[in-house]
Amino acid sequence: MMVCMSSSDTYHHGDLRNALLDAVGAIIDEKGVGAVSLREAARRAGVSHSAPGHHFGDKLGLLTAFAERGFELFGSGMQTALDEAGQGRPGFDAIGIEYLRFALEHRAYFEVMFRAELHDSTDPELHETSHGAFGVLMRAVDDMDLSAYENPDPLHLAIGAWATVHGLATLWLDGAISQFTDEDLFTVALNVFALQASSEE
Amino acid sequence: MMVCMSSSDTYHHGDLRNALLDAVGAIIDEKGVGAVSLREAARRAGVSHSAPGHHFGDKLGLLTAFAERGFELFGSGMQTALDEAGQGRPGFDAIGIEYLRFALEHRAYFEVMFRAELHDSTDPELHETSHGAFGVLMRAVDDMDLSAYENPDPLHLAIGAWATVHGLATLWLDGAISQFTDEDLFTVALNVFALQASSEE
DNA sequence: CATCATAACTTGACAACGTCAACATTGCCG
DNA sequence: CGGCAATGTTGACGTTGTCAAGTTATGATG
Repeated sequence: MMVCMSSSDTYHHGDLRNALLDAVGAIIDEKGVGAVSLREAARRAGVSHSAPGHHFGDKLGLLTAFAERGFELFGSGMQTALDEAGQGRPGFDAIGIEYLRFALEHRAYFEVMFRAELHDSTDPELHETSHGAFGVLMRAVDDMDLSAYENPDPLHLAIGAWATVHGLATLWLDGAISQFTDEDLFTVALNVFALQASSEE
Repeated sequence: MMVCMSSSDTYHHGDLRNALLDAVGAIIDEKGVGAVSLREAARRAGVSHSAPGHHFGDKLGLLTAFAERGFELFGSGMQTALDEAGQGRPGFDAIGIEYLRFALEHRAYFEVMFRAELHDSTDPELHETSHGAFGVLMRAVDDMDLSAYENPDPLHLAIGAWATVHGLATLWLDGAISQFTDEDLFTVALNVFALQASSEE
């Protein structure tokens, strides 16, 4: 009855799932995560208002899929950074910088990935991808020589470093330290890392 | 015409503003920040559905007032912790612990205070109270002897420490490190602080 | 090639929400 | 005591998430 407005005039979209996830990213970039709605995503993908619900179950399902996509990009980016920098302190630093870089560059993913109420943390696929990304960090820490550290608990060291870059990223994204530039954030993070490792040398 | 259902059967509530802010806290504690609505707050305060809008302008105004209340509590708590611990490292550590304690104990305030889209950051009163809280941190750093630090920039040191505790708090609240106890968080934070200051002794 | 189950999508409906305009009540100040 | 500003209420409108029921395409099977 009604002519479909999208690029191809078929009843079936073809790749609606990805189109909707792209739409979510565009909405967040333009109007913030609060403006994400199933109906707006549907509008941008050129489908009816309840097509997204059919694909993802509900709003939380859509955002969960978006977060999962983000964790895949995040994990591979951190792995690449680690590979290029090598083991030890250089790899550790590179992961921290990559973490910040990802948060600043892919704000939309970052927010949905790390905000509890924006996704379903019990989703098994999300759990898998997020765990994989954290594994890169733990591997980098395990590859370090911790013998000279005062408290050489790898988990504690990893969490401490993670918290520092995560805190910098969220504080910046939430506007609390908006006077800082990207470079400032990198500098502060590397300073904290360097101080943490000062007993190493 | 209609009998008011609240404790006192007066048309005027008396202290509706505070009652609504209390309601917001209760809603967040029970069902999360996403469940906050002007109408639900009105229901809990026993007033009509649009009374909150009359007081606070709109939903953002209500949450902004809630955040402001949180920053007052936060600032006075940090000041008290600093006063009790004294100057130097003890005061610095005490502020970090107090920061974590506040986030864990007053989750509702913390979320609204530090999430950009949940309040109006241009609100002058909010700006004032939040700036006051940050001033406590800067005062604690200024009271320290930084001469032995490798990079004795007070602002960078303050932001680094702030980011660490803020990251720990948000990661924990968002469930990313839910296997940790409160004490674990304190330990990690103090470890990072101690390592940062290891060149001091 | 015909058929038909099923996946993919639409349509229509409902309750809840934020917001606004118009109205009602109260306390207070002259 | 009279009116006026503050404080709430009522009703309405458009938007949202979600569900049920209907419609169209796909692809496997015969």
